[in-house]
Amino acid sequence: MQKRTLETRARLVAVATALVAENGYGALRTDEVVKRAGVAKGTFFSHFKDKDALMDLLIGAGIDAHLDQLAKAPPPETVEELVALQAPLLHFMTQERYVFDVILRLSGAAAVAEIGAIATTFGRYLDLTVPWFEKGTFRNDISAELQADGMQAFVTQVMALHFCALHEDQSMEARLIVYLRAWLCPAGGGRDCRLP
Amino acid sequence: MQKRTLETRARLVAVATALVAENGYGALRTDEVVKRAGVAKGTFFSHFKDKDALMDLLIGAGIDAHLDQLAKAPPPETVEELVALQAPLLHFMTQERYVFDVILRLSGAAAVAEIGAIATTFGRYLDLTVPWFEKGTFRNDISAELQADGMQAFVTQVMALHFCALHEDQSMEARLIVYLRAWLCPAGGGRDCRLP
DNA sequence: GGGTAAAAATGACTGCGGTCAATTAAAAAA
DNA sequence: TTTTTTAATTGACCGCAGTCATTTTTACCC
Repeated sequence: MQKRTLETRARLVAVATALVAENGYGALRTDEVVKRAGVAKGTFFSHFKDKDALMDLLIGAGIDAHLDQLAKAPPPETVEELVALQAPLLHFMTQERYVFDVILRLSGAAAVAEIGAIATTFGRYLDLTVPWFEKGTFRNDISAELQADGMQAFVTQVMALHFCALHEDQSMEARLIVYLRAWLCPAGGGRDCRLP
Repeated sequence: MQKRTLETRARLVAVATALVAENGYGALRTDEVVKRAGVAKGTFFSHFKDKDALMDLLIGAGIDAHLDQLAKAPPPETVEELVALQAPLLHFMTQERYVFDVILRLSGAAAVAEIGAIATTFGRYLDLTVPWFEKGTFRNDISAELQADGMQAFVTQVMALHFCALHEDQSMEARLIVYLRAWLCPAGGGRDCRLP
């Protein structure tokens, strides 16, 4: 790999980042990126498999920054804390319909050999949240991994409903609290809802 | 509206259905549809807002057919039955990555005024499954609506993981059973797991 | 330095979804 | 029937992602 390669790639990423800051993710055009970066169209696609690959990088970095915050915080002890802690991440992922679509599309690795940035963050999210459930603050009848997996399912559901015109009445946070209480504190336990 | 309109539209849908049967959903090209239907490109888009609108119709009809089967069956009494009953629907929705992507994209109505076929089926799915939980066969500490909502979240999660190369070890059914046992029978209750 | 092979960059080109001013056909009014 | 209005159809055209044979640059060797 030549030094030139890294420079070109860095310039492409820098330009793309700037353009996203200006107009948002959904408005990004590869033509504009290459124009500003001063390279040809083909150069872009020799650095990134497709436009999604660039988005994976940009959005993945954004998610990672939010996960860094999650990693810093002490393990939440109530459902409310759980939701409050994740709220910034939820809002980042739903800032644009386009962003959420990309995340859904790239959250699963298409092949084991090619795990992208976003797919990696989804793995990191689990690694990071599993310990929250290992202390037994919530359920004890199922594994911490399962509790974290389920939380992820509800987080996704809440984000999807956020974009549904029929469900605009409630905030993502409010809805997530309802889901997670039912998931993590069944039988109406309070904060300390150890089961059984 | 003229008779001609209905004829043209019917021909477009018929041709599209045939092409999907031949090559699958993801391979459908609007050019091929209009060519076989013997109309101009513009005619297609005066009948359908975009290609997604046609897909909404085709895939929505497929989902509806599966929901008809669900409606016929007696309410499931165990998690295993719950999963077995829905398995055909899950496999229909995940037959192609493209199909699943379209479903995710169109499952929420963009505006209250324009609820598409797929978004309608998602509403119907809930209407249809809520009664399963109203008999008290599963949890009694949360509403039937919430139980159905949560099931939907887990169904979506399971389908998403199905397309992730890192999670190919387990079948959708097996994974869904694990989730739904934890969701509907917390505290390790057996088939009859009323709570509290 | 000159020659050469590998890596990187180029830009015209393709595929495909979607648009729109112009045209044609059908229904309503005269 | 003829005119007028309204609805439906047309196809050339556009935007934008992605491709590939060709050219240019860089690194390596004698």
